[in-house]
Amino acid sequence: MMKKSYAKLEPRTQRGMKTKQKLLDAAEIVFGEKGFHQASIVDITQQAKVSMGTFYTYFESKEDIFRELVMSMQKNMRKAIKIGTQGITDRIELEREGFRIFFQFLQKHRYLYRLFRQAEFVDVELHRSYFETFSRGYISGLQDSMEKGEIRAYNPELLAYCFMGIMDYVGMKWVLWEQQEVTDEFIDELVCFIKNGIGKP
Amino acid sequence: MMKKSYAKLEPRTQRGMKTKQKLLDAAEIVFGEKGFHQASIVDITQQAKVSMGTFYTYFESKEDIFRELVMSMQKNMRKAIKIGTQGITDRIELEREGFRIFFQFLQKHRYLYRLFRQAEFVDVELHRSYFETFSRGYISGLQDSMEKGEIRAYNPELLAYCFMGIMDYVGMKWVLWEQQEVTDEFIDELVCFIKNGIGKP
Amino acid sequence: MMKKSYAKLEPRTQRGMKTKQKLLDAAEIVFGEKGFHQASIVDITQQAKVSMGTFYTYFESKEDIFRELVMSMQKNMRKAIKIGTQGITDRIELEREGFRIFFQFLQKHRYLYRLFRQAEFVDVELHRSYFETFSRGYISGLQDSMEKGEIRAYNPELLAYCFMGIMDYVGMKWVLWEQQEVTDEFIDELVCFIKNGIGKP
Amino acid sequence: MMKKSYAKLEPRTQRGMKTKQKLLDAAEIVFGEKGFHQASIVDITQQAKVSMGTFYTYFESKEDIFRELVMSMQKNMRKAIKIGTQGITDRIELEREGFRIFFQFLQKHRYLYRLFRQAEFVDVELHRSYFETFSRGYISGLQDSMEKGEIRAYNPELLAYCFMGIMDYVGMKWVLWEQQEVTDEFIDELVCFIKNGIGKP
DNA sequence: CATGAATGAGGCTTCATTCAT
DNA sequence: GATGAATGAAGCCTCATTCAT
Repeated sequence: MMKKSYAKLEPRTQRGMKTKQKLLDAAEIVFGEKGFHQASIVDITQQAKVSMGTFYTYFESKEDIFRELVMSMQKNMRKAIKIGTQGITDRIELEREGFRIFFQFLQKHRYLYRLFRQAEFVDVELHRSYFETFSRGYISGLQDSMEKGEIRAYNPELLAYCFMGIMDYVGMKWVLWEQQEVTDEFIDELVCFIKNGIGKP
Repeated sequence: MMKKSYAKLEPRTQRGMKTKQKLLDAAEIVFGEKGFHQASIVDITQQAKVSMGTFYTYFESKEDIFRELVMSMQKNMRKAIKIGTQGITDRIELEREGFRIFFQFLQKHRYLYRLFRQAEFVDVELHRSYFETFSRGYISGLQDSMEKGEIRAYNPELLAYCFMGIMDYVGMKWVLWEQQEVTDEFIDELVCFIKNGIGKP
Repeated sequence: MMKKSYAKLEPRTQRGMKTKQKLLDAAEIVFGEKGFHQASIVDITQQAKVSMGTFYTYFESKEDIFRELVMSMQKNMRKAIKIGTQGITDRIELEREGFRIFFQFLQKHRYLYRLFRQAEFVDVELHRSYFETFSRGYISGLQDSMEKGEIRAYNPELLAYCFMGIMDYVGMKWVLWEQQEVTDEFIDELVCFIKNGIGKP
Repeated sequence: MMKKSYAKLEPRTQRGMKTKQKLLDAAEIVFGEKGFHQASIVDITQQAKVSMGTFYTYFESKEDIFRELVMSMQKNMRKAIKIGTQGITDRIELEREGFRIFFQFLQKHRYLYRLFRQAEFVDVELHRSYFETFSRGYISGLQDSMEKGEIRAYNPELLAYCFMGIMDYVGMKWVLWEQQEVTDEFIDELVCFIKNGIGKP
């Protein structure tokens, strides 16, 4: 399926490192704008202002750079959330802050969204593993809170996927489409729903 | 530039109608399994057991059949939900039944999910219009219920997108990935969360 | 190269005759407007308002109808010139009238020009035979006139091809492109050149 | 819709330049022999002994290379005539030399003829512009000669098109079909006709 | 390390022709 | 005679990848 003669190279020089980063940055823009399948390697190398051959010095294939890109963004995002929510003990506040950081991250990396969504059609494993990794932390956090009696008891996995679905759709609608700044009031209302549901008290 | 002489045809005979349907059925499977970009016209015509040329008797392009397919599935799904929830007045029960029908539909049309998600990368307009159409009905329904005081008052648009996100992610996880039958108990728990939230009473 | 299962049919009924003529008329328009290679059988059958299958009742192939069309137009043109110049004995007057009739014919059959020119790229034989037939008569006529001492003596073949080239280019420029009516004065000037040349007396 | 990423390239290296020229040379032969519509890209690349993909490194389409080819031949031909007739002041001699060079050029580029004729069915604009450019120079030259009283006064445009028609048809008949060497005697006779016409003195 | 010309498999699309009704 | 659905060979074009410089 996938031939290769040059092994993927980890850059050994400063210059090489820079070139590789230029390619990754270019890929983020190109894949984000055109989509993985519509984008071509030339699009990326032109955007990065390097020649076609250079691409294959650092990446094995189109799939390869996509994978590396998506994985690094996932890592960054998880890290941002982790750091931003450090020290918050109250579950509700933690969710509130998590949402805020997620939407902020989305605003900064406008293409992240399309990148993640496409992963499903480029590399199923990549897509699944993202959800598994992300949900794992989420689930165990929720479970803790439930055991401590902080929040109502539900199937924590179900809850995690509900929250992720909400983040996804709200992010899509308001950050990606409407390009509105997601205000604190907006997030407050969202958290209010999560906390209280739609049922009358 | 010059008008096409082999225009896309609406079939004029019974036989033609059948052939077109065979192609649509084949496309559902092929697009669902391989994804739009990985699938080729030949994949579809082989699955439908017709020759390649026949495809172009009824469709203008790969995009064309995809669009027709997605639009017809959207219509069917909305219709199924509409019919299934007719006569239900209680909002919570309506949501419960809506979820049930949605998951059922998903189980029957295993590929619907992937089809819808891909629309974003095939035809942005198609994707947007789906969300707009679907959410419009949802929003106005929620607004009614709020005005009647049946449920808590939130931004109905926000609520609609939350619900849609939940349906999407829960469907993805349990119907698509786990391939579990979504039991009534499962839906009850889901609805319980929507009704009461995670906050302690 | 050319398969066939149905032999070309000479229509046996009035209805058949009409259908065949409709196809020929349609072909004149379609080939004339789009050109042989750009035109499709469907273009012709649609223009003729008959079904695709009907075409093959009367013609063996696309080349076949083109050939029949071109040959019949050639015949008509030659006939028109022959009849129109009957009885003219003076060579110069004969040329004058020949030009007039040719341009008139061109005006009536706007597509004839493109049809003839394309013949070269559809069926070399057809093209050659047209020139041979047309020039044969021309040459022998010129030869007669020379022998009678009516006109200067030249290689009659050379003269014939010069005249044909003139007709072709003048027709192209003024009838086809400019769509001007070719006046008698215009033809007179043309004949004057042919008679006297560009040299000062 | 989406800008092409593999844009047609002007070759940046010597090697590239050579390859492009090989393709142009091959196209001259292939288009000349088979005709534009009967020729395929593969025919051209095989003749040029390069791979199919290479074609698209330098040309956008079959039309594109045809256009470039025809335009460059036109330029060369006009240049050859211009250079060859430089310094000739006598109009009749100028025509004589013009004819000679034209037929010589035709003999060298046997396919030029078919190439030019086909232009009409490939790119109408190209065809027209050729005639306009070519005739423009011709017309103004004739006009000058008339004003100087060197030759009889006619509509110079008419005369130019007559001469072009003669060149075309004589070239077709004797260079292309008969493949005879066009002798000086032959041209002398031609020029004699142009000078003196067919009328008796 | 960087370059960009060359490759060719793979996919889309057209349309002349056939044939069952 | 007429119909139009079905066929599939043939051609255009793209672009991921290789490799000589």
